[in-house]
Amino acid sequence: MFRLSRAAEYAIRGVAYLADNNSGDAIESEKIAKAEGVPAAYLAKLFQALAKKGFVRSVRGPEGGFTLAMSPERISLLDIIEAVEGPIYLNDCLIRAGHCQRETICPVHDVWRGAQEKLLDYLRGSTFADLVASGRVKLMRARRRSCAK
Amino acid sequence: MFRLSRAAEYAIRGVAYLADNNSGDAIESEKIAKAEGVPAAYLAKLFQALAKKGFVRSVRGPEGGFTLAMSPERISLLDIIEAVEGPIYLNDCLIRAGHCQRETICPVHDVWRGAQEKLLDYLRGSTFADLVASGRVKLMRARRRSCAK
DNA sequence: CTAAATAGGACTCCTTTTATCCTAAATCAA
DNA sequence: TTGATTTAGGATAAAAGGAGTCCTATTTAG
Repeated sequence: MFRLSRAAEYAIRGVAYLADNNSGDAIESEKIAKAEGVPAAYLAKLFQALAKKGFVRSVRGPEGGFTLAMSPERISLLDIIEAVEGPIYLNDCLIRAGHCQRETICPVHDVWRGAQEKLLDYLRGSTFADLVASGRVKLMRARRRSCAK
Repeated sequence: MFRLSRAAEYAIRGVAYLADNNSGDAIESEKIAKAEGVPAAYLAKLFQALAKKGFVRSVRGPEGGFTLAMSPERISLLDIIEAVEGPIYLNDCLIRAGHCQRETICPVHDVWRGAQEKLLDYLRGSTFADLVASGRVKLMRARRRSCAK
């Protein structure tokens, strides 16, 4: 239906939390899940995938949890989406060059490629550093509004 | 999974066929289905939706079938996708303003909106007139290549 | 009247998504 | 070493959505 999966949504929220609380100490997945309001067991599983891909680092045992494995400006939304969902293809015929035998004659093909590039470029250009920054601005605005009342 | 449904893909192929064979005579859905290599009964069903939305006109009875209800440059890919799939929302929280209670504080929200606008603008800007034109260019090129062999 | 076409609904099958749960492995501290 | 805590990994189950078929009703040309 052309929609982002919950898995990706949860993973992004989780990484955003880590980026916003990037002290160096590991944070338990359960704590993150509670803070972001997502199912804990599910988030833990998603973080496994992120750890495998090298975006977060996992620490087992007491005082364990997860930390970012690189600085927030080096992680894009696209990175996390694809880590959790696999590569994005708007249409099957874009899976790889030559996969679609209609490629040379099908005019729709080019449109999909164009649309996909637009979307992917945008998501690739959005980093978690941006996200944290704009989140803080939003939070300040929300606070100001509630005080003014 | 962030992918276009087959329903939309089929519908687009069908409308593209009509746009490319826009003589004014109605064309049976079965003929279109065969030409485009899609399941006939399914395409017929999809065309019902397109007819309801006013993009194609249906003619019942012998010599019946479908024609475009407006000129190809007035129909965009987005029109057809949304006629078949319903409105596109990359993320649930974009379904309508105010639907997401995190809107004022959630920084990801703005990113989704940006990504969605990029994608929708692109699809809105791609018309079936463009599609037919580029399809004819592609066909000519393909013919030239096969003759040169 | 009959044949040909769409309209509409019901229904099935399959895949994917969204989880949950259990056991194993790692690690810290007493 | 033991026990508590936390992630790793796999199995599994429930729910939803996607893809498609089929049957009957309706329209219409000849």
